[in-house]
Parts: sequence; C-alpha cells; structure tokens
Amino acid sequence: MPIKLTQGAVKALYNGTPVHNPVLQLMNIRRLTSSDSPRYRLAMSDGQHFLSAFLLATQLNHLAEEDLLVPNCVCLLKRTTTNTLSDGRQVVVVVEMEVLKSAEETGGKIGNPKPYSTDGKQASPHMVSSNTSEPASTSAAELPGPSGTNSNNSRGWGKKFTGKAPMTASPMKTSPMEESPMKTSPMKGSPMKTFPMKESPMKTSPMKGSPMKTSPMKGSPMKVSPMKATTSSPSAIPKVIPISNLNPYISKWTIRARVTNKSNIRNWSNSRGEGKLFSFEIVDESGEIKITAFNNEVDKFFSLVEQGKVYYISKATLKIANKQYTTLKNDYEMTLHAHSSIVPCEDTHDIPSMQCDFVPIGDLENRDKDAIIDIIGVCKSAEDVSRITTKNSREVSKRAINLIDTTGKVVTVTLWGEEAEKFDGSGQPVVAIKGARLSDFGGRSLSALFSSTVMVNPDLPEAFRLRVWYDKEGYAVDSQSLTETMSVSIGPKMNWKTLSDVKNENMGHGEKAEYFSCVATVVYMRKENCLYQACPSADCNKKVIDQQNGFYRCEKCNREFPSYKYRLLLSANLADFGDNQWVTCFQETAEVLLGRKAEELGQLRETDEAEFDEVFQKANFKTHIFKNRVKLETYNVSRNEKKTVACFPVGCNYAYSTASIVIMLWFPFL
DNA sequence: CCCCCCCC
Repeated sequence: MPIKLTQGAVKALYNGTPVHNPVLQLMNIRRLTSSDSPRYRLAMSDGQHFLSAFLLATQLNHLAEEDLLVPNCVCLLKRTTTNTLSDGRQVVVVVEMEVLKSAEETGGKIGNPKPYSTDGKQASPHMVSSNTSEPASTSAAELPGPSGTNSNNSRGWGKKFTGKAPMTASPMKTSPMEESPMKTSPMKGSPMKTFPMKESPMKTSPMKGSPMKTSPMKGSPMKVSPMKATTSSPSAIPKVIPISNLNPYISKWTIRARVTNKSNIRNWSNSRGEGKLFSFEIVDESGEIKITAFNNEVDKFFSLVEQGKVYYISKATLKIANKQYTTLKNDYEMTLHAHSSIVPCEDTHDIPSMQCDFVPIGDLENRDKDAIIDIIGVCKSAEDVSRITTKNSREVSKRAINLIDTTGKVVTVTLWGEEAEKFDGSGQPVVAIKGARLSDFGGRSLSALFSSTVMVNPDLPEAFRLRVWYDKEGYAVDSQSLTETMSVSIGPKMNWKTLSDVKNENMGHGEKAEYFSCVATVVYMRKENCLYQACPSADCNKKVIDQQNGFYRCEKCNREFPSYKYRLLLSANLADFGDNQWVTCFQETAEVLLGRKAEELGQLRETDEAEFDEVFQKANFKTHIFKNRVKLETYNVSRNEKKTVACFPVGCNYAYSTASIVIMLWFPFL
C-alpha cells in the first residue's frame, strides 16, 4: 500500500498550527556539531513542500544513530513543538516519532516537493553549511533567517540558532560571544575535579527514598515536557555557555545546568514592599550559581524547577552576589524576569550533580568554627523533633541527629524547620549534607542552614560504601562523639536523702523526675530476667526479637542483626537504716553491683548456672553510694501506681553512659 | 526586590 504524506503539514508545523499525526518523508538528515551533545537536523517533505528547520529532540537521537532515519524514509510525527527563535525564525522540534517505512521500502522521493517559502517573514533565506554534506537543494531553501553575517562559521547550528550578535551596549563590545573561546564545546573535557555522581545521574534523584528537598509540586500538571518551549523562549537549541563564563556584560547567553538545591516559596515584607520569592542553585561542569525568582516568576517557574533536573536557562539578570548570604563559588547571582526562559533538558549525562567534598567526621576537629562543609555519615541515632523559640521569639522545629562514619567518630548535626520535622532516622539511613556549618558547641557539632542540602540515602558511591561498612561492622564500633552535649563530669551536686525521706517527701510525684543520692545496702537482687538480648547496635539497647532463624530484630532500628548483645536490667532492693526501696539498675550500675560484665553473665547463665547464682550471692549485702533518678510512673490499668527508682552511675546520665567507674564503694570510706 | 540560618 503506498504511503500518503500529509499535505500541508510542513506549512502547518512551521506556523505552529496543530496537525494531528502528520506523515512526512525524510529528505535529509544532518548531524550538527556545534552543540555539546549531538543534535540532528532534518529536512522533511509533505510531498508538496519541504523544510529543513526540523530538529530531532535529543531523546530521539538513537533513531539517527541506529541509522533508522535515512533519507526517503517515511515518518509519523507523533509529537512536535514549534519554537520561535528570538529573531523570528521558527524551528519544529520533533519530540516523538516513528519510522513507518524505511527508505528501501519507500523507494524514493514522493512527489516533487518544493522548498517551503516562509511567507516573506524572512527576506533572505540563507543557510550556511560549510562543513556538511547537506545538498544545496535543501540548504538554500528553508531555514529562514538573517544569518548572513556568520557565513564563515563552521559551527552552523550555534550561529543560526543563537541569532544575531549579542552585544548591544556592553563594554565588551569587541568580543561578541560567538567568538569567545568557549565555542569549542566548553562542557567537555573540563579540567575540573571529577564529579562523584557522574555515572549515576539524576535519573534517580539524590533524594531517592527521601521526602526531603523534593519539590512539593512534583508531578504536578504544570510539568512541561522536555523541549516544549513557549514562544517567549529565546531559542530551541541554544548555544550553551558555561556558568563560569556568565557576567552582567553578556546580553545573550544560555546555560545548561542541574538544579542542586531549591528553596520553598517565602514571603517577605519590608519597607520597600512585599512579595514572594524562591531561589535555587544550579551547577554545570564549570561552576555554580544561585537563581532567585520573585512574584510572577515564582508562579511561572516554581513547579517547573525540580531538584536534580537539568534545564536550559537564558535571559535572566546577572548581578553581583552578596557574599554575605551565599557560600556558592560565584561572584554573580541571577534574578529571573518576565522574559526569562527555563526549558527542561533531558540529555543530562554530562551535567554533574551536586559537587560534594565530604569531610571525614574525624577531621572536623581540625576545621575552623563556622566553616561550611559537606558531611556524610550513617544516622545512628536521632532525637525526636522539638519546638524551640529563638532569641527573636520565633518558633522553629529542630532535631539533632548523630552521624557516624568510618573514622568511628560521631558528630551531632542539627536540622531545622521542615527538614527537622520530616526527617526519619529509622533504619539508620545514610545522610549527606552539603553546606552544613561547623560549630564549636559541645566541642564540634554541625548545623544545617537554609542553604544546606540534606540528602537521605543519596545515590552516591560514598553512601553505598558507608552503608556496607555500617551494616557489617560500623554499627558495633565503640564510637566516640565529637559533640559532648550530655553533661559529663561530676554532674549536679549530690542531693543526699535517706530512703524514708524519699517516701515522706513524695519524691518523683511531680512532672519531672527527681534525683537523689543515698548510702544503701543491696538486700536482694532478682536474677530472673536480669539479662536481656539487646540490639547489637552501639547506641541502641532495645530488646531484640529472636526471629528463630539466626537473626534478631530490633524494632527501634527497624533492622535484623545476626547477633545480639547481653544487657543487664536488674531489679534490686536497697535498704538503709530506716527503710528499703526497690530500684532498677541499668547496665553499668548492675555490672558494678554484680562485679561482672553483662556479656560474662550472659555466658555464665548459659553454661554454669551454679556459678551464675554464686555471683548474686557474693554481690548481696554489699553497701554502695547510689545516685538515683526517681519518677512516679502511673499505669492506666486499674490505677496502679509504681514508683521507679533508677540507679545510674555517678556523673553520668545512664541513658548515654559509657563510663567505666560508676559507683563508689562505701566500704573504703568507713 | 530576599538575605531567616536559629537551640542547647
């Protein structure tokens, strides 16, 4: 069956008139060499007219590269978009297409198409192509445009599609952009350091598995398809320059860059007015820059701009960056305006992701206070989120998390606001933060800034390495924190009480726990249930569930481990001259009372019950100084009240203690 | 044109 071309389609497509699934014949295809990545330009015929202003969207490059697009083949154009260049010329971008009939099957040119005349819009159609084999018959006709000035340029595409020379009233008049050294494919072979994510592009964004920093509008109907530019777009396929070459004196440029950090929309109100804004940071192989959008541009671009994605960006105002407010390595920053263009770019493999320079946690001690650094570690524990009031009486959420890396050091990082609220530390995720500020609080600690990027389980080699390390051995290492937030030393001064005082004064009946010290003798210890199988993770002492398959599940860590550790939780009755009191002794205290390590006792109980009993016999009737926490616990069941008195090591909060000397023996002081 | 980066 002979194929019928869609007559009139060339004209319709050129003018942007909708035409449903046009069938066109390929007359010619040519690879363009000026842009960073290969682009293919097509001459297509509808049997009556042909036009070479068709451009293959990069995601269809494979059709050309697999030699499926051969002159004379017949194509179904399923989706196209017609863009107007800044000088009025048009280009038809083929976004989706199918080859209906191969060149062989078709057997030759269909009809006798004539060059499509572009309606007198452009007076002198002139196509320059000094380095291609494009036949004159097609080249002469239809890429309309006043491009005669650039006839010596062998990089035809960049010329034609960036339009006229950019300089208007700039002090750099002598050097039009087109003649800049950057025309030799600036993004390639850059001497810059390698980018860790180069081989794991943002197909899966670095936010994978994380609720953080993702655009709330993700997947919104506003999302535009790649290359679908509006008529205000300066050019479909622009000449891309590196970010590092941007300055306020260039009037025409396009950059191609990845969004590394996107803010929320924020409102402001001051003496100069009010409005809303959002900002984002972008990176290419040459550098990075911050872009801010205000008011209308917020509406226009907020949902389009997505963390991790790559865009062509042009026509924005460059101004000197206020270094006070940015840590980006660029002297300039950008503001979007009514004519600014942001066009998604699908072909992104050569655009780096975030540039992170992770500092090992163990090295933080050698860094200066207030340094902005990148950090990565396993979140071995996290505080609950809390609300605090700042000095300016503003309320804000905060959450401290503890990160460990292979240096075996732990540092506390504070997250703020939404990041604090959304953070989920269960499962001990790898957390990477770009641009955290180092503080000397508690020794060394870190604070996330508004400009920080927090990534949970990022798609980074460092993250994979840490995951493997932590799961294999890191969880059990005896880590050391750089951030001493828990008061160590001797703690609050001793609050001496007798056991009858504790009862008579109703200690622990209030909202808060109370603390007292006493001298007392152990008169009984319950050896039943004094040991439990605990999560082997160094900071987690949660009881594990024996899965009966060699694995032990920790609900708190939401993980299974091949082992457990023994922990002591000893119930003891203490007596002094006037009264007695049941107390609960945690690990360190119980180990002192019993004179054995929890692990030894666990082994002993399994192997030699008599010896195990002996330990308890020997420990009984010993007298110690105890430091206790007392709190009345009320259980909802049947009004039962139970006062718990916890003994914990002197000077250490039992919950965090790793101290060795915990209780002073009484006898030596007699 | 914003510019808040906090708390212990």
